[in-house]
Amino acid sequence: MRQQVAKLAGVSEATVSRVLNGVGPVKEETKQRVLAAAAELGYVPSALAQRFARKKSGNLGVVLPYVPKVPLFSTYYFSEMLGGIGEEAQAQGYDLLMLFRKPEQPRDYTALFQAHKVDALIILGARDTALDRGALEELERSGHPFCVLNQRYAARGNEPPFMTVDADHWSGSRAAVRHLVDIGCSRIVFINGPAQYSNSLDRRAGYDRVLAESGLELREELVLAGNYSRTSGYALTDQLEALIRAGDADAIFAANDRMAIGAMQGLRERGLEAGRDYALCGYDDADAARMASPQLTSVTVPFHEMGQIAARRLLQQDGEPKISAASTILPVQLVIRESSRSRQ
Amino acid sequence: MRQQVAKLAGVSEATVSRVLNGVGPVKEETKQRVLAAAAELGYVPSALAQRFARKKSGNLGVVLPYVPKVPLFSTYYFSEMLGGIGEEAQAQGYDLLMLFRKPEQPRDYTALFQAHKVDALIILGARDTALDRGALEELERSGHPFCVLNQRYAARGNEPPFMTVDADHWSGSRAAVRHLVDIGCSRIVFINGPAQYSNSLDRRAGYDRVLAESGLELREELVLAGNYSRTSGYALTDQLEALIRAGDADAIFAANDRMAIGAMQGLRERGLEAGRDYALCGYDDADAARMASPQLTSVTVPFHEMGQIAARRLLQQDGEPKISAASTILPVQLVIRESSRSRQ
DNA sequence: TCGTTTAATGTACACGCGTACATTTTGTCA
DNA sequence: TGACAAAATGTACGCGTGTACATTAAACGA
Repeated sequence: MRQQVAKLAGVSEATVSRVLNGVGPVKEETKQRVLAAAAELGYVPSALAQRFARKKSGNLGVVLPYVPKVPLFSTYYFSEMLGGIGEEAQAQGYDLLMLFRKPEQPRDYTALFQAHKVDALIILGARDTALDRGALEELERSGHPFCVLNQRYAARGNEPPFMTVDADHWSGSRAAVRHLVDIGCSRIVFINGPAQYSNSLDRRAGYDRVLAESGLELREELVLAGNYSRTSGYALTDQLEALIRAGDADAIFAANDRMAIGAMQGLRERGLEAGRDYALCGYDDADAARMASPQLTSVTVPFHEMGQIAARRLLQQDGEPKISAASTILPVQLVIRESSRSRQ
Repeated sequence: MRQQVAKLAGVSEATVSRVLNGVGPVKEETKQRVLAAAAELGYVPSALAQRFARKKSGNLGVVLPYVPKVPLFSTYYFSEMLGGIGEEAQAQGYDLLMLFRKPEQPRDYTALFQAHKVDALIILGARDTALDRGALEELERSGHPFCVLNQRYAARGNEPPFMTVDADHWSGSRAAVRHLVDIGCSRIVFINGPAQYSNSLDRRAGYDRVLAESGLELREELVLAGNYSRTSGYALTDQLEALIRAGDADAIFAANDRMAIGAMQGLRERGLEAGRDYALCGYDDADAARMASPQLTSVTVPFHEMGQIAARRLLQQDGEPKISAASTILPVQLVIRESSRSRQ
């Protein structure tokens, strides 16, 4: 096929290759002749052969947790991150390879590189478990480029152990809780997610900090555990109602919107309304926050940019050949809506 | 590398290949020796070279519409479909290649095949526009295997023009509207999405049909136009309120949950509550339906299975070598929740 | 004009696998 | 035991690029 193009253009196959890849000096006239010949014959180079010859897969792998039909995770922020990753990958000429990972069946990430299936890897939904951490450490040891998104791991010495892109959930959490304090709340329930996510720890730290700054007592019975699903928020209805009715709680800060909505629904069934009987703040600012009634005060996380930046750090080859493991932390922003109107 | 394995096992490279691919007759003892050697050396065949030699990319492409940061589409059903596709692809040993398509910048699908980037293609979010239809027709002409998901095109002669997997939205719509009639509603507003989606036409047809069956007059002023976004439902608040307050409407059937929720929010601001002042029914049964208050009556669509079946039809090579363009239509199911409680 | 640098193109081959075909070994039956 | 088929393995090559190196054409300075 390439041979035919070469013949039609009256050049060698090497020149065809040079023209199509824009490498090496080529006379303008020759270039045009080749391009015309390629167009006429409808020649499309085989990506298979190109990648084989270049020894590059041209793929950016994206690992995501996947439990069939059980959307434990908000599909919202995954698709936002994916969008950002995809945008950047496309800009850099890479294709996006999706790799679904079943929870307790850890993939051997290193093999993906050894098989040349991917040139770089972005890992979503990682947790701080022996399994996940072990897989990442092995990957780090192998020296292949990868980036963990929206999750951080304890530093090893001075530096974070892996390349990381995360958002500043500590500040986000502080802003949320401070806002609740500012509108006059002083007994703030915190519904957190599982501790395997650094997200959860960050939010907890922010919560603790604001309480301390505000001279409020940290009461462990106000810290409840969910798993980031709506139902896990809903399941806390009994406790929440009791706290509110007893005057032991006047606000709820949930670690994500889904749990906030679950709690809101449960309390509504008991006659307690967010924004009236208690203030409510979620986190993530998923589309669900705007779908709720009353609309949910929440914290906007730049998931799209996070994906973009992760992809950029992995793929850009100019200037920065060295892969730094340093972590990038993006700012978040509190968005105040009806669920936490002032109490005055 | 393979050479080293061969030497260590005391066989030729061809035998190594045979063992690893399970082809041809191989003595059990030899097989074990080769596997042991491969394991010892940590040999992982290069997928690049394999694919090149086999002239198969091993990729299943998934095209999805993408507008940066503007979730016009519900991310919900895309991720459901993706999950189904990914599950099946993995089972068949294929990788998933994501291909984002900007709205008015149509990709040349045929080139994906010519470049051997994908072995088959699943297309999500296609519309019945000259652009989309043209691209698909060209693809069909090229003879490459592809499947359109959740969208159908007018039949050409007797058969549908492309391989299609869709859900029975006509029946779903009928079930929804009939339910509204059954609970005593007779003036049912229908909020539909853009006509470029066969989804919209199907729902409209079902709506019309039930009205006719029930002896209800079809009034064009009760058929409103949205674009499947929450805000487009919200934007209809004025009209909806007027209709309801005038007694010209006692129920709303929205073509998806997002618009239903938008309308619900708008009407709530005017003091009208779903399930009390009017019955409301959405469509898709996205997680948003359960997040809404009151929870939304909706129609469950088996997005996961749709993706699975599309992938299966494209990838399975046993038995069925012929690619039939016939369309598969999956059943849907009405789910009754609080937003359409009986009016008696 | 000629020598010398530089631009432009051609030639030849490697990349790592799968596999058709040739060859050798094993097994079977008389 | 020998003839023959079947099983097991080895040899050789093609797949379609990219690119190092060799070669030729053009440009340039004296």
